Amino acid sequence: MRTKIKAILLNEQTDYEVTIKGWVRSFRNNQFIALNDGSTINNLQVVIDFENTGEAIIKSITTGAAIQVDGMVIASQGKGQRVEVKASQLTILGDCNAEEFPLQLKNKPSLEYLREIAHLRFRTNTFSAIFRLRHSLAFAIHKFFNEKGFVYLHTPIVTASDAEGAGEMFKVTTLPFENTPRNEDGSVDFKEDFFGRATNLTVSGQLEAELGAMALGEVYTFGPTFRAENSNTARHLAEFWMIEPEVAFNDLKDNMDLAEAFIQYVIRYALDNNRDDLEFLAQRLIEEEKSKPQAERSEMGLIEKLEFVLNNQFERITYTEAIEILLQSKPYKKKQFQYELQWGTDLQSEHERYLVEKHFKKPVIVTDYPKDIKSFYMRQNDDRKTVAAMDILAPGIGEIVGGSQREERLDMLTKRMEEMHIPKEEMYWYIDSRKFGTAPHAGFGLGFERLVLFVTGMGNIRDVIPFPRTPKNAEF
RNA sequence: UCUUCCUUAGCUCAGUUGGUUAGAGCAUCUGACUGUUAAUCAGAGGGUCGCUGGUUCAAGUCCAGCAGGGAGAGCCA
Repeated sequence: MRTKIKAILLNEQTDYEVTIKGWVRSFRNNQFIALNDGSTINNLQVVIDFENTGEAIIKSITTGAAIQVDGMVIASQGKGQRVEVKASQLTILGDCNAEEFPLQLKNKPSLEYLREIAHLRFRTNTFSAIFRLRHSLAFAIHKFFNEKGFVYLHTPIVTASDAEGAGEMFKVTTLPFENTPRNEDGSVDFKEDFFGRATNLTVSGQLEAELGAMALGEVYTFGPTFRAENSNTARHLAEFWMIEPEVAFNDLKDNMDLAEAFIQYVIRYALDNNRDDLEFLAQRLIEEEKSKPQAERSEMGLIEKLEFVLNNQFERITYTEAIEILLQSKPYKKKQFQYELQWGTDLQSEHERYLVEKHFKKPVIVTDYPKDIKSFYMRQNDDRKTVAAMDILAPGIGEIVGGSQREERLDMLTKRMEEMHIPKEEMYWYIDSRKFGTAPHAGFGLGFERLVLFVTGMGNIRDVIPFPRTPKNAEF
């Protein structure tokens, strides 16, 4: 039976037999193997009997090789580790040709290079830590909602709706590219297509989640989302995972309370369950920032930052208040903002960053945006100018959550749909939810990878998803 | 998509005002080593200087185009 390295390192006892399997991280002095099996960021030292191990086996103990070791866990005779395994038998499970293996850990490979060998980057400390954390966060999300009585709702990945306005969509079709069936006016005849109509990959499960919430009360989605935007930034993916809770009878304040409690809960879970990984990533961040000028370095370490978020309430301000703060700010007065600032236009990245990173120095929830820059489904406020929207802005990342109280009043919703040229006929099912027993409700969308970015302290969203899909890149 | 920077050995990078056989560290290979911790020590091999074209007696170095990547922006989560 195989014992995991994590269990051996946690076990206070010594002098017991184990079988361990893992990958060689380094082999020193013909005698000491640093072995990692992915159960923890820490390696276990294996000591081999040099005299009684065959030359062929010793030659095969190369960085990256998969091995099995049967032996005895003993108190380490050297410094640097508490226990080690004295091998009685060593089996090579899989060779790793050192001349061809592209991952040489001692070379401090760059994140950009590792992205090119994403199929092997799991074998680095940085990426194994990231993906263990990603798992913990995903698990904590389900745990949080389950404890609160939410129903996990699977909304469709293939959708016929193209009216959501959440961005460019990927077409889903089985129609041939040659001799595509056409209508008389030359347009594509989708009646011939697999679903008998034009279909796309989902850009959001929100509208369907709202339907679920109108019966189940509290639902959430957690699934893949696809946006065919030509976005080339460290914060965008063409395929990403999104969490979208939707709660009947919640207003905007309830919505903010939920989002804040949710983010704090999953961060707490990561701190409690992935301490070693977070400490490693915190150290990595310090090393990375050494090459930056003093002014650009973070004021807090990674763990310090996460604990700060747990121990402080998010700042809550309205859009109007945000504009006022920005108009009074030094960069505005010194004309350092590139974009103009006036009530009615969306806040630019530079404005959001000033609010979050300079003015408040913590996550900020901005609410009540002008209705003209927000979606048709957001509930109009009594001032007739703003909607009950909320964006949560996180330091270093920007918008991590976007949500709102939904427009539950049938007349208000349909009026808004007409104004914004949303085809009402196609959306009859959405409108029905307001016709039959409508109720106030609210929800939000949280970009999972942006959350993972925030918790790991990584800088590029391509490094927190195993195989990133971005414009011109779908390798692996 | 826009702005800007980058591309030299397997990796990370030097390479002066354009000037002879393009360097370093690590990795790799060979050898040594039974308490190492990014092990260490000795030796060796390894380059179409991203691609295409241009300027010049001479281009890694200057110019143009293309490709790939980074950073910032837009769109957003």
